[in-house]
Amino acid sequence: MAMSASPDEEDYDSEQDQNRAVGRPKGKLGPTSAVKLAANRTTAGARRRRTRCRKCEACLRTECGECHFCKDMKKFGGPGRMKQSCIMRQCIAPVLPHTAVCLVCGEAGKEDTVEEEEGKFNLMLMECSICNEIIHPGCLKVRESDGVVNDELPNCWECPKCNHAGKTGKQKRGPGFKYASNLPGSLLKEQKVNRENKEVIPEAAKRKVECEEPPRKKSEEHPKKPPLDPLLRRKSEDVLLRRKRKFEKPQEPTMRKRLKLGKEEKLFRKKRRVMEGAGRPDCAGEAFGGT
DNA sequence: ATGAACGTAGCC
DNA sequence: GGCTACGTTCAT
Ligand SMILES: [Zn+2]
Ligand SMILES: [Zn+2]
Ligand SMILES: [Zn+2]
Ligand SMILES: [Zn+2]
Repeated sequence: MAMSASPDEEDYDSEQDQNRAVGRPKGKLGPTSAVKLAANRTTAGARRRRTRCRKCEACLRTECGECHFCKDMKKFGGPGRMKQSCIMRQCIAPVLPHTAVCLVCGEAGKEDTVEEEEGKFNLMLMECSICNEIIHPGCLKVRESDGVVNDELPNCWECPKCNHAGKTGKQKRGPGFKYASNLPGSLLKEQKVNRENKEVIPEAAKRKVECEEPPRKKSEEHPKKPPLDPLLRRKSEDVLLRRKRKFEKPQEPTMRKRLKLGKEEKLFRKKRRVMEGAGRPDCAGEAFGGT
Protein backbone atom coordinates (compact mmCIF):
# COMPACT_ATOMS: atom_id res chain seq x y z
CA MET A 1 0.00 0.00 0.00
CA ALA A 2 1.14 3.42 -0.56
CA MET A 3 3.35 2.45 -3.33
CA SER A 4 2.84 4.64 -6.23
CA ALA A 5 5.78 6.84 -6.24
CA SER A 6 6.85 6.47 -9.77
CA PRO A 7 5.10 5.95 -13.00
CA ASP A 8 8.01 4.34 -14.59
CA GLU A 9 7.23 0.81 -13.92
CA GLU A 10 7.27 -0.03 -17.58
CA ASP A 11 6.66 -3.49 -18.66
CA TYR A 12 8.03 -6.25 -16.66
CA ASP A 13 6.78 -9.03 -18.76
CA SER A 14 9.97 -9.36 -20.57
CA GLU A 15 11.90 -10.05 -17.56
CA GLN A 16 14.39 -12.43 -18.90
CA ASP A 17 14.61 -11.35 -22.43
CA GLN A 18 17.94 -9.87 -21.99
CA ASN A 19 19.27 -13.16 -20.98
CA ARG A 20 19.46 -14.11 -24.53
CA ALA A 21 20.12 -10.61 -25.54
CA VAL A 22 22.65 -11.08 -28.14
CA GLY A 23 22.53 -13.34 -30.78
CA ARG A 24 20.36 -16.22 -30.31
CA PRO A 25 18.57 -16.85 -33.54
CA LYS A 26 15.47 -15.63 -32.04
CA GLY A 27 13.88 -18.97 -32.00
CA LYS A 28 16.12 -21.37 -30.35
CA LEU A 29 17.83 -21.40 -27.13
CA GLY A 30 21.45 -21.53 -26.67
CA PRO A 31 23.50 -24.61 -26.53
CA THR A 32 24.06 -23.74 -22.99
CA SER A 33 20.86 -25.53 -22.43
CA ALA A 34 17.86 -24.20 -20.89
CA VAL A 35 17.65 -26.03 -17.81
CA LYS A 36 18.96 -23.87 -15.25
CA LEU A 37 16.59 -21.24 -15.41
CA ALA A 38 16.39 -20.47 -12.31
CA ALA A 39 14.78 -19.96 -9.59
CA ASN A 40 15.81 -16.95 -7.97
CA ARG A 41 14.26 -13.61 -8.16
CA THR A 42 11.98 -14.49 -10.96
CA THR A 43 9.21 -15.42 -8.70
CA ALA A 44 8.23 -12.17 -7.29
CA GLY A 45 10.42 -9.27 -8.06
CA ALA A 46 11.51 -8.52 -11.48
CA ARG A 47 15.13 -8.09 -11.99
CA ARG A 48 16.26 -4.66 -11.09
CA ARG A 49 18.91 -2.79 -12.82
CA ARG A 50 20.76 -0.14 -11.04
CA THR A 51 20.81 3.30 -12.42
CA ARG A 52 23.07 6.30 -12.11
CA CYS A 53 22.83 8.38 -8.97
CA ARG A 54 22.90 11.62 -10.88
CA LYS A 55 24.79 13.36 -8.17
CA CYS A 56 28.31 12.10 -8.20
CA GLU A 57 31.11 13.77 -10.03
CA ALA A 58 30.89 11.34 -12.85
CA CYS A 59 27.17 11.72 -13.25
CA LEU A 60 27.40 15.46 -13.37
CA ARG A 61 30.04 15.46 -15.99
CA THR A 62 29.27 15.65 -19.65
CA GLU A 63 30.22 13.18 -22.26
CA CYS A 64 33.85 13.34 -23.22
CA GLY A 65 33.15 12.43 -26.79
CA GLU A 66 36.45 10.71 -27.08
CA CYS A 67 36.29 7.53 -25.14
CA HIS A 68 35.54 4.23 -26.69
CA PHE A 69 31.88 4.35 -25.85
CA CYS A 70 31.38 7.93 -26.81
CA LYS A 71 32.84 7.20 -30.16
CA ASP A 72 30.33 4.47 -30.58
CA MET A 73 27.43 6.79 -29.91
CA LYS A 74 25.44 7.95 -32.83
CA LYS A 75 25.62 11.45 -31.57
CA PHE A 76 29.33 11.30 -32.05
CA GLY A 77 29.19 9.65 -35.38
CA GLY A 78 29.44 6.08 -34.24
CA PRO A 79 27.24 3.14 -35.05
CA GLY A 80 25.64 3.11 -31.66
CA ARG A 81 25.91 -0.58 -31.21
CA MET A 82 27.64 -0.66 -27.96
CA LYS A 83 25.20 1.32 -26.00
CA GLN A 84 27.33 2.09 -23.02
CA SER A 85 27.79 5.19 -21.04
CA CYS A 86 30.79 7.44 -21.46
CA ILE A 87 33.69 6.15 -19.47
CA MET A 88 34.11 9.46 -17.78
CA ARG A 89 30.55 9.35 -16.71
CA GLN A 90 30.51 5.98 -15.07
CA CYS A 91 28.57 6.56 -11.91
CA ILE A 92 30.53 5.82 -8.82
CA ALA A 93 27.52 4.95 -6.76
CA PRO A 94 24.74 3.48 -8.85
CA VAL A 95 21.46 3.35 -7.03
CA LEU A 96 18.51 1.08 -6.96
CA PRO A 97 15.76 2.18 -9.29
CA HIS A 98 13.05 4.19 -7.67
CA THR A 99 10.60 1.52 -8.44
CA ALA A 100 12.40 -1.02 -6.34
CA VAL A 101 10.44 -2.54 -3.54
CA CYS A 102 11.00 -5.06 -0.82
CA LEU A 103 10.45 -8.60 -1.91
CA VAL A 104 8.88 -9.39 1.39
CA CYS A 105 6.55 -6.52 2.15
CA GLY A 106 6.38 -4.93 -1.22
CA GLU A 107 7.19 -1.49 -0.01
CA ALA A 108 9.90 0.93 -0.92
CA GLY A 109 12.78 2.06 1.20
CA LYS A 110 11.74 3.92 4.28
CA GLU A 111 15.00 4.91 5.74
CA ASP A 112 13.99 8.52 6.00
CA THR A 113 11.23 7.81 8.40
CA VAL A 114 13.66 7.36 11.20
CA GLU A 115 17.03 8.63 12.20
CA GLU A 116 18.55 5.86 14.16
CA GLU A 117 21.40 4.36 12.36
CA GLU A 118 20.13 0.91 12.79
CA GLY A 119 16.59 1.91 12.25
CA LYS A 120 17.51 3.20 8.87
CA PHE A 121 19.31 0.08 8.03
CA ASN A 122 16.38 -2.11 8.76
CA LEU A 123 14.09 0.04 6.74
CA MET A 124 16.20 0.68 3.76
CA LEU A 125 16.19 -1.56 0.75
CA MET A 126 19.20 -3.76 0.45
CA GLU A 127 20.08 -5.66 -2.64
CA CYS A 128 22.01 -8.85 -2.29
CA SER A 129 24.96 -8.93 -4.60
CA ILE A 130 24.71 -12.64 -4.86
CA CYS A 131 21.08 -13.54 -5.21
CA ASN A 132 20.02 -10.06 -6.22
CA GLU A 133 17.02 -9.99 -4.03
CA ILE A 134 15.97 -6.70 -2.64
CA ILE A 135 14.55 -6.58 0.81
CA HIS A 136 14.35 -4.57 3.96
CA PRO A 137 16.79 -6.18 6.35
CA GLY A 138 14.14 -5.70 8.95
CA CYS A 139 11.80 -7.88 6.97
CA LEU A 140 14.08 -10.82 7.27
CA LYS A 141 13.36 -13.47 9.73
CA VAL A 142 16.88 -13.97 10.74
CA ARG A 143 18.38 -10.70 11.35
CA GLU A 144 21.10 -10.82 13.83
CA SER A 145 23.43 -12.99 11.95
CA ASP A 146 25.12 -11.81 9.09
CA GLY A 147 24.30 -9.59 6.33
CA VAL A 148 27.53 -8.28 5.08
CA VAL A 149 27.16 -4.76 3.90
CA ASN A 150 29.05 -3.77 0.84
CA ASP A 151 30.45 -0.31 1.24
CA GLU A 152 31.28 0.14 -2.36
CA LEU A 153 27.72 0.16 -3.53
CA PRO A 154 24.79 1.89 -1.90
CA ASN A 155 22.11 -0.44 -0.65
CA CYS A 156 24.16 -3.47 -1.38
CA TRP A 157 25.01 -6.38 0.82
CA GLU A 158 25.24 -10.08 0.95
CA CYS A 159 22.08 -11.26 2.53
CA PRO A 160 22.37 -13.56 5.50
CA LYS A 161 21.46 -16.57 3.56
CA CYS A 162 23.93 -16.04 0.80
CA ASN A 163 26.55 -15.14 3.25
CA HIS A 164 26.12 -18.43 4.97
CA ALA A 165 26.16 -20.31 1.76
CA GLY A 166 29.32 -18.54 0.85
CA LYS A 167 31.06 -19.83 3.87
CA THR A 168 30.95 -23.24 2.52
CA GLY A 169 30.87 -22.80 -1.16
CA LYS A 170 32.30 -19.64 -2.68
CA GLN A 171 30.30 -18.16 -5.38
CA LYS A 172 30.06 -14.54 -5.40
CA ARG A 173 29.15 -12.69 -8.36
CA GLY A 174 28.67 -9.14 -7.53
CA PRO A 175 26.71 -6.75 -9.63
CA GLY A 176 27.89 -6.07 -13.07
CA PHE A 177 29.26 -2.65 -13.58
CA LYS A 178 32.10 -3.87 -15.55
CA TYR A 179 33.04 -0.44 -16.68
CA ALA A 180 32.85 1.25 -13.35
CA SER A 181 36.10 0.23 -11.95
CA ASN A 182 35.65 1.00 -8.37
CA LEU A 183 32.66 -1.16 -8.12
CA PRO A 184 32.74 -4.80 -7.31
CA GLY A 185 32.67 -6.92 -10.34
CA SER A 186 34.51 -4.52 -12.51
CA LEU A 187 36.33 -5.86 -15.48
CA LEU A 188 38.18 -2.69 -16.02
CA LYS A 189 41.84 -2.90 -15.76
CA GLU A 190 43.80 -0.15 -14.34
CA GLN A 191 43.87 2.29 -17.07
CA LYS A 192 46.76 2.41 -19.36
CA VAL A 193 47.88 5.54 -17.66
CA ASN A 194 49.53 8.44 -19.27
CA ARG A 195 49.22 8.45 -22.94
CA GLU A 196 51.66 11.22 -23.45
CA ASN A 197 50.27 13.75 -21.11
CA LYS A 198 46.60 13.48 -21.07
CA GLU A 199 45.71 11.00 -18.51
CA VAL A 200 42.12 11.37 -17.87
CA ILE A 201 41.05 9.25 -15.06
CA PRO A 202 37.45 8.35 -14.79
CA GLU A 203 35.98 9.15 -11.44
CA ALA A 204 35.05 5.59 -11.07
CA ALA A 205 38.63 4.53 -11.37
CA LYS A 206 40.15 6.90 -8.95
CA ARG A 207 38.86 5.21 -5.93
CA LYS A 208 40.14 1.95 -7.06
CA VAL A 209 43.59 3.23 -7.55
CA GLU A 210 43.77 4.70 -4.16
CA CYS A 211 42.45 1.53 -2.72
CA GLU A 212 44.94 -0.53 -4.59
CA GLU A 213 46.37 -3.43 -2.79
CA PRO A 214 49.83 -2.58 -1.68
CA PRO A 215 49.98 -5.32 0.87
CA ARG A 216 48.92 -8.61 -0.48
CA LYS A 217 47.00 -10.91 1.68
CA LYS A 218 48.74 -13.84 3.06
CA SER A 219 47.71 -16.37 0.54
CA GLU A 220 44.33 -15.39 -0.53
CA GLU A 221 44.75 -14.03 -3.99
CA HIS A 222 46.01 -15.79 -7.00
CA PRO A 223 49.71 -16.35 -6.76
CA LYS A 224 50.13 -15.85 -10.42
CA LYS A 225 51.56 -12.68 -11.79
CA PRO A 226 53.37 -13.37 -15.01
CA PRO A 227 54.94 -10.41 -16.73
CA LEU A 228 52.72 -9.85 -19.68
CA ASP A 229 54.39 -8.68 -22.78
CA PRO A 230 52.55 -5.72 -24.17
CA LEU A 231 53.53 -6.60 -27.67
CA LEU A 232 51.82 -9.90 -27.55
CA ARG A 233 48.55 -8.22 -27.03
CA ARG A 234 48.51 -6.82 -30.52
CA LYS A 235 45.52 -7.88 -32.38
CA SER A 236 45.52 -8.66 -36.01
CA GLU A 237 43.45 -6.48 -38.15
CA ASP A 238 41.78 -9.27 -39.97
CA VAL A 239 40.05 -10.07 -36.78
CA LEU A 240 38.48 -6.73 -36.78
CA LEU A 241 36.85 -7.29 -40.09
CA ARG A 242 35.00 -10.27 -38.95
CA ARG A 243 31.96 -9.07 -37.09
CA LYS A 244 29.19 -11.37 -37.82
CA ARG A 245 26.32 -9.78 -36.11
CA LYS A 246 24.23 -7.27 -37.73
CA PHE A 247 26.04 -5.17 -40.10
CA GLU A 248 23.83 -2.66 -41.62
CA LYS A 249 22.84 0.90 -41.34
CA PRO A 250 25.77 2.39 -43.16
CA GLN A 251 24.51 5.81 -42.31
CA GLU A 252 26.63 8.80 -42.67
CA PRO A 253 28.79 9.93 -39.86
CA THR A 254 27.25 13.31 -39.81
CA MET A 255 26.03 14.69 -36.60
CA ARG A 256 22.40 14.50 -35.90
CA LYS A 257 20.29 15.62 -33.10
CA ARG A 258 18.06 12.65 -32.82
CA LEU A 259 18.38 9.45 -34.61
CA LYS A 260 15.56 7.14 -34.50
CA LEU A 261 15.82 3.59 -35.48
CA GLY A 262 13.10 1.82 -37.25
CA LYS A 263 10.41 0.17 -35.35
CA GLU A 264 12.13 -3.09 -35.19
CA GLU A 265 12.45 -2.88 -31.52
CA LYS A 266 9.59 -4.46 -29.84
CA LEU A 267 9.44 -7.54 -31.85
CA PHE A 268 10.24 -10.68 -30.16
CA ARG A 269 9.45 -11.80 -26.79
CA LYS A 270 11.06 -14.88 -25.69
CA LYS A 271 12.18 -15.99 -22.42
CA ARG A 272 14.58 -18.32 -21.10
CA ARG A 273 17.03 -17.64 -18.53
CA VAL A 274 20.26 -19.41 -18.70
CA MET A 275 22.42 -18.32 -15.99
CA GLU A 276 25.83 -19.57 -15.43
CA GLY A 277 25.90 -19.49 -11.72
CA ALA A 278 25.39 -23.15 -11.26
CA GLY A 279 23.89 -22.79 -7.92
CA ARG A 280 22.74 -19.83 -6.12
CA PRO A 281 21.08 -20.15 -2.84
CA ASP A 282 17.76 -18.74 -3.35
CA CYS A 283 17.06 -16.53 -0.54
CA ALA A 284 13.43 -16.29 -1.23
CA GLY A 285 13.18 -19.78 -0.14
CA GLU A 286 12.46 -19.39 3.45
CA ALA A 287 14.53 -16.81 5.02
CA PHE A 288 11.53 -14.68 5.26
CA GLY A 289 8.96 -14.73 7.78
CA GLY A 290 6.08 -16.19 6.39
CA THR A 291 3.85 -15.71 3.56
C1' DA B 1 39.45 -14.03 -20.57
C1' DT B 2 38.01 -9.97 -23.03
C1' DG B 3 35.43 -7.16 -25.84
C1' DA B 4 31.46 -6.47 -29.01
C1' DA B 5 26.58 -6.62 -29.45
C1' DC B 6 21.84 -5.91 -28.07
C1' DG B 7 17.30 -6.20 -25.65
C1' DT B 8 15.07 -3.56 -22.74
C1' DA B 9 14.77 -1.48 -17.79
C1' DG B 10 14.57 2.88 -16.12
C1' DC B 11 13.63 7.60 -16.67
C1' DC B 12 12.06 11.68 -18.71
C1' DG C 1 7.03 8.03 -27.03
C1' DG C 2 12.14 8.62 -27.02
C1' DC C 3 16.72 8.18 -25.02
C1' DT C 4 20.35 6.23 -22.11
C1' DA C 5 22.82 2.54 -20.74
C1' DC C 6 22.74 -2.09 -17.60
C1' DG C 7 23.37 -6.76 -17.59
C1' DT C 8 23.73 -10.74 -20.34
C1' DT C 9 25.28 -13.40 -24.27
C1' DC C 10 28.03 -14.11 -28.33
C1' DA C 11 32.45 -14.16 -30.69
C1' DT C 12 37.24 -14.20 -30.37
ZN1 LIG D 1 33.31 9.45 -23.24
ZN1 LIG E 1 26.53 8.87 -10.01
ZN1 LIG F 1 10.01 -5.08 3.55
ZN1 LIG G 1 21.28 -13.28 -1.18
